[in-house]
Amino acid sequence: MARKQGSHADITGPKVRDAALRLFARHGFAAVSMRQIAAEVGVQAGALYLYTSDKQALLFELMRDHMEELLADWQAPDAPPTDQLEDFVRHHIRFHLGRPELVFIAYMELRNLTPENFAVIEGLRRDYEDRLEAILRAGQQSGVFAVPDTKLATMALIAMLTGVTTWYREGGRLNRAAVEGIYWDMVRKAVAA
Amino acid sequence: MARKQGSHADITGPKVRDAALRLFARHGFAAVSMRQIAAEVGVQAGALYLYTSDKQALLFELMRDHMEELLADWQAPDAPPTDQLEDFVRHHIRFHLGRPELVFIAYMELRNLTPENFAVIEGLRRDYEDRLEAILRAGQQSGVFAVPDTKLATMALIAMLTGVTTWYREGGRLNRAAVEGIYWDMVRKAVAA
DNA sequence: GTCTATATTGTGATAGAC
DNA sequence: GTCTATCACAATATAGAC
Repeated sequence: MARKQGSHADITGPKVRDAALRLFARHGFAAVSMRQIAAEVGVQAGALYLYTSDKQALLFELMRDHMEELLADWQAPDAPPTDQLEDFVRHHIRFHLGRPELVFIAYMELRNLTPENFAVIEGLRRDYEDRLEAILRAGQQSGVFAVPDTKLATMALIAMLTGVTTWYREGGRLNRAAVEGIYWDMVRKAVAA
Repeated sequence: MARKQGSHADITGPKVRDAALRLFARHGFAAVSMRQIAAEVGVQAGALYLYTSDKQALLFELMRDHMEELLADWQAPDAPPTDQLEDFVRHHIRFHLGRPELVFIAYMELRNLTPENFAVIEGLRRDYEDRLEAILRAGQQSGVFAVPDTKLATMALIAMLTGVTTWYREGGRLNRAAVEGIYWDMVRKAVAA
């Protein structure tokens, strides 16, 4: 099987992305070289530049696509605040447990973005936080939640929920559904009136 | 004032540590060069090796000292579980808000430790988690807490509390005492029976 | 589309003058 | 104790052959 000839743009492109994702998550953006990515894909370093303009674009596109998928994947249901919150919590855990490497990168590699790219990702993060805060504010106003500061509660809950990716292991003591349920139980009590 | 002569080991040593702390926190361990650290201190790159055996030791000692200080700085008071938990929560927030750069490094740079160094830090982290879990178990047994899974609750609470360093800014809308109080309120409710 | 080769710069670490 | 100079190598990115 020839490896030096023929067109593979539609195959190699995604493979470059995947290799970068895996390596960035494991060793960190700054610690990974283009040569390592190329070796993982099975091409020479120079060939990577057919699929990305540079290393920074590789990181940025990974993070941007991740955040856009997170935002596109969940819309607040037309329901009371408590039900909206449960839906948000369960979706957040499910989504994050499904792509631990992207979650890790999206949080750890913010400081390796150029200022312009950072501003874009920061905006997307803000959009996501605002959705949770809107739920908390609605519940606060209708009296089902007692949250002294909705912004602080938003940050606290997102940190708590996202942290699940740091310890959860597939095939461990608890399955995903059980984890979802336990987290929801803690969140529900924490914000309850 | 001569810069090339004289003994400054007791001054330059800590300055190297401080510069490494600041730069690692801002740009990440892998992205910082020994030359950058030397420039920040005001010496030549070669002179750094009088104060550290290598770059890895710089990172490891920063993290180890931080974790050991965290463990030395708090002992569970002889009190009911609810009071112990409040003491833990308030101390955790106070300690972490006091050294945001070390907290950041201790969490983000785990993967840049050699396997041997990683094992040491991981052990210290485990010791700290065990203290919180012991409180939750005691409260669970005496019936004042209702926690379906003490290990999961431990990880969830630590993630929530440590997350305070990602958004808290000195001189902002809330002062440290107010933040402590709000977090404690959420934790108290989240684990309450 | 991928290769080899290369330009240019930067890296961690060490040796030896002062 | 700090300097300058240097080693040996790795980095990103590009050019041009095939």
